[in-house]
Amino acid sequence: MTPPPFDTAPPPARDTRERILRAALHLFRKRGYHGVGITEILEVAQAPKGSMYHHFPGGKESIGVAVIQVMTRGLIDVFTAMPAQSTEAQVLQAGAQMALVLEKTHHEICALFSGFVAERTTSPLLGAALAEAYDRMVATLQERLLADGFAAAAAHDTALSVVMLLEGGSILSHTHQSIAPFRLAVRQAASLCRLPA
Amino acid sequence: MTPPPFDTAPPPARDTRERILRAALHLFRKRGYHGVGITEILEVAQAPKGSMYHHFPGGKESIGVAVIQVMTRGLIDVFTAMPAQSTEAQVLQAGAQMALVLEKTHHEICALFSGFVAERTTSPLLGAALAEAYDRMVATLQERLLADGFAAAAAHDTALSVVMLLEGGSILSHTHQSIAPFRLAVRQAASLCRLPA
DNA sequence: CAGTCTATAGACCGGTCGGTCTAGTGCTTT
DNA sequence: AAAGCACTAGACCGACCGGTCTATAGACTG
Repeated sequence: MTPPPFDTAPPPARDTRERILRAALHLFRKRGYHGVGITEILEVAQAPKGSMYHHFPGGKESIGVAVIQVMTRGLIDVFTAMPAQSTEAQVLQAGAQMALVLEKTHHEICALFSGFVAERTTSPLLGAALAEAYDRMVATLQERLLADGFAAAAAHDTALSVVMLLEGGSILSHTHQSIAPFRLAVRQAASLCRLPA
Repeated sequence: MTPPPFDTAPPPARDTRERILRAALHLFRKRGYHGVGITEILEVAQAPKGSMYHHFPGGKESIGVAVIQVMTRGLIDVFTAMPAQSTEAQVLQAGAQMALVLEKTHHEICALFSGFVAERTTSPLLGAALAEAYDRMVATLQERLLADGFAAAAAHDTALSVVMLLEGGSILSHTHQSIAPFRLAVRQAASLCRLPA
């Protein structure tokens, strides 16, 4: 009845958690949180349900939170990794990098978090994760602008505007299947970071 | 077996289609397309399934399309109804109007279409409706800017930027439960509409 | 008054949702 | 060798999903 013990793959895969996370990240960006079922995630990740609920006891919701955090970290990393004199140039470069990803995936994914927006009402955890994600991005930008000589309030407003523009640009690019809107958003966002002098 | 013919309410309600549409509009804005089931819509609308599939033979998808169109018309109406000399002032006024609605609903709803974004990948009809909605809004703004003396390309880019900013601002306000981000987006958007002179 | 049309009403359907549960596997520790 | 542990595996569950179907009520029309 039981299969012989020497057939299937051994368990060299300790990266199951990683696979699930990556699959969820991809799918959530494509079709949003509600648009993807855990069964589908598990299919892509090649993992059974048991493994998933072992690594993510909180279920789908906790996967969503983890995905948001991973995305946030990735976005901030892209920004801070850019060597640039001015914040303006840094935004341009990071934006170009993000645009590249959008293009490579045929604009099937959203650059930011729009796929999770609706969940704020549904799940407090996801809502909090979202708010923190935006806050972190704004804070990173704001810090950079302050170093440029922006006044505190102006730095915050500008940073927030940049994030809003990019989020909006990501959405428009998604619906229009063209990077043009996103590229424009990047340009506008960058020009906001120019010191009025 | 059959109930007496003189019990329940007569059929003064010919506005069933309207009720369903309004209920769907409200719920979709709150929790997104996927986050709302037709059962819930019908509960709020006080209508049975049969009525729904009579008025919307295309099912949930066609309700979604109708909602997007109603929202678009509403947004454009708010904008064009504003008496203003400059486009800048018009954007400020219309934005203030939108902000009022957000406040009244405790930021539970999104001002624009983020609740439908994920559907572009899922449903061609919804995707097309979304693209058209954005295009219509951009076109309206662009026309106004051209009248102000903007160059053609600049008018289009500016109009698109305004829409992206507002969409992004709507999202940030939703997740942060505060109109502050949206108000900032409105201010930034308005200042984009100022002629460089 | 029979026939037709619009609209209401809701039982019912297969499929999928997220989630739970038990069983088993292989490594590590004692 | 026995026990414990981390992890895999997937059958199973009730709830709900969007959608179809038949029945019927009321207004209009011949």
